Amino acid sequence: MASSESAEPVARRVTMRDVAQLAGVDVAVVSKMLSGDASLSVRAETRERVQRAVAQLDYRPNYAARSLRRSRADAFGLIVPDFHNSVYSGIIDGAQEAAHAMNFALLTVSADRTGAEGAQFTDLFGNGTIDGLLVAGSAQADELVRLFRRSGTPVLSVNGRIPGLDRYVILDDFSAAQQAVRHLVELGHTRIGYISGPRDLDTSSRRLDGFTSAMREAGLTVPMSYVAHADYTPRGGYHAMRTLLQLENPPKAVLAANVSSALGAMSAAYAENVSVPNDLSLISIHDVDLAEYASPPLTVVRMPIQEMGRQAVQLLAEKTASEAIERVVDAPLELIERQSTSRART
Amino acid sequence: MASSESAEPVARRVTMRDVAQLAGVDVAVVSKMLSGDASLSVRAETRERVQRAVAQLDYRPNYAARSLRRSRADAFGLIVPDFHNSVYSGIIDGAQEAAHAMNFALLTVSADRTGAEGAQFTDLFGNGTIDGLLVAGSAQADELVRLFRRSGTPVLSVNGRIPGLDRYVILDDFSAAQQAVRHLVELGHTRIGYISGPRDLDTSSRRLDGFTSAMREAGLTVPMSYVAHADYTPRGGYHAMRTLLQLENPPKAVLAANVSSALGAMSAAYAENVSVPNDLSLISIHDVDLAEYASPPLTVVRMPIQEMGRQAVQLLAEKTASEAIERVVDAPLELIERQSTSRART
DNA sequence: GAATTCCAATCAAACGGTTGAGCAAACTGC
DNA sequence: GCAGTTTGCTCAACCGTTTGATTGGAATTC
Repeated sequence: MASSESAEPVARRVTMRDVAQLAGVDVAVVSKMLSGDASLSVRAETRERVQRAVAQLDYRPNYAARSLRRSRADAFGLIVPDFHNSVYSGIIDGAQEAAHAMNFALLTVSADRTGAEGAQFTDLFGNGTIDGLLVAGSAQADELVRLFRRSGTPVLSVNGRIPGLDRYVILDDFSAAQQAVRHLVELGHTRIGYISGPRDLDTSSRRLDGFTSAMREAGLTVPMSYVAHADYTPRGGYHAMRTLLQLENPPKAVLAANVSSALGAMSAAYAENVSVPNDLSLISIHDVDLAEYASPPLTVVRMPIQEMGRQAVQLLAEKTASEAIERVVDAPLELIERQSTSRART
Repeated sequence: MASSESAEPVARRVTMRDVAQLAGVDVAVVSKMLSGDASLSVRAETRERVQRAVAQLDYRPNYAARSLRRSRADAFGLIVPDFHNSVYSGIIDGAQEAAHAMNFALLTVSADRTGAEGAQFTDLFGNGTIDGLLVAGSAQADELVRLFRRSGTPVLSVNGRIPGLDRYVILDDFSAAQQAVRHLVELGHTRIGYISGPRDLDTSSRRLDGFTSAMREAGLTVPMSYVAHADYTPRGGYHAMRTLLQLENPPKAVLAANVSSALGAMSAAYAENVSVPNDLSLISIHDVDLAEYASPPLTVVRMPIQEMGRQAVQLLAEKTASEAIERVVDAPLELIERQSTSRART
């Protein structure tokens, strides 16, 4: 009873040593084989024995050990402000796809739910857990960037620029707003209002610029009162639209800066008995499943959001930590005409 | 020039050894101090020196090393079918909150976007990356459960039961459907239709049971044709509703199994010029921001989805891998009456 | 036939923490 | 003043891979 080496009750995790033993080789052979090390040469017969052992034991490399030794995690982090907003869902989708394609894990965290002082993120992320960080939407962006700068983790901003960070991937928000306005103009509209996003958001100001620029281009004036500031939420869109509708001379067409606020706007029109599109044309930037099933279905300028997520991950993987990344995703925008816009009545 | 130990250009990651050295103690002291090991006793003065060193060097423990040594990852995995569905966003929110509260990371992955043979998940998850796995929605559930069983990783199903797995956290879907029907009955409705979820989904069948049970309870018959099978999507809801509306004697009130299908249904009613709620009362299970801003705003039985996510993580952390978990979240359901339902016209 | 190259592996030192065992000095009780 | 305990640390093995250095023998070169 002195030493009871035999009766081990609990099944230990199977390690590389087990595989090596079963195959009758050194662990180094197994390691190099599995990681495709070109400097290794093995006889076909040996290679086969190792493969059989791996299969038989259902061996999987220990992630922590590998990560420790190679001092890289094969994982990226992604911080989004909100899982419920479909823009971020799209970014996550694209990012995940690209990450998994290169065998990276993607650790997605939403910022506003966590209590969310930046320190919490460095605990989650700053200890070698990830090889790079994507920040979408600029929730506490400045603090995050500062913290991760110190830790040496490369940071990349997605869908918005962060002051002091020359690494970002954005969409052509300017053109999107421009195209939306042009569509309304082609329909004969002249009294065009705008429901904007939050004042301090980068996408928001670029869309506003696109709006005003396209209006000017069309020779139309933009009364101050025709630009209502909202916050990308249905609630915000709702109130913004009410404000617009209460004007003495309300707009006959409205561009909403995103789908959520457009849906809120539509709800406000409904509440005020303003018929879309008969009394009011409504167009929006972005796209969501739901835009198609709004009542009426919403005309929209679709943005390549997933593509942005994909490219963000790829750039993070390709570029060094110090290299500047200033990318405007050039996938084409697409006007999807549905039933919320109609020709202006003359 | 033989050995140039001095000019080290690149800033090495700061390790515990650096901290120990600066504080003039052994690494063991630092380790035990930082992990709050009770068996350690240190003089206040020493403790302070260590703390200063940690702060000065901005030291953060290496996650991989710790994970390797303790052979646990302090992380859970969560597989959802889809980031765009707000049910899953809710689960993610709740799970993330609970996970972070116990200093666990949450690795969320969507299944349908990944190419998604189960093997990919075991590569992502099966190598000690996570201490437990939450599966929400039963996408490839069977295969996943089988794979992770082998690896010894505890699995817990969220919002649905998986055949052969006695570990799940679900909501009281039966009661939710029941309450929705009761509301319609109280409004005087008798011709009540149902837009169901996918046939093979667990939540879906429990809601259907709740529906039929409540109908029976109210003494109402349910013609086969009044139950339209959809798939929880707006598109599905749209087509289901069209089918119902084309009946000779269409229902005057409809319960949709979730908000997405309800919005699709509403869109179909709009397309068919059927007024909600005048010609048709529409009620739905679940809640989303958007339900409030539908046109008209949607009456809904709200489910404690985030709470389910929270409890799932807590249970995964508390219970052993072999212990059965069969939890119906008992947070109260809530009927939120908005404008899509109205009294039946007699 | 000695020297060199190549092949097919093996050896062993990391990576950065964790943790039980060990140990000197200070403190207690009598 | 001495045995016994407590305090405040140090030591060193270990977790499972990776990877450059090394080796014994066979094949090739001269």
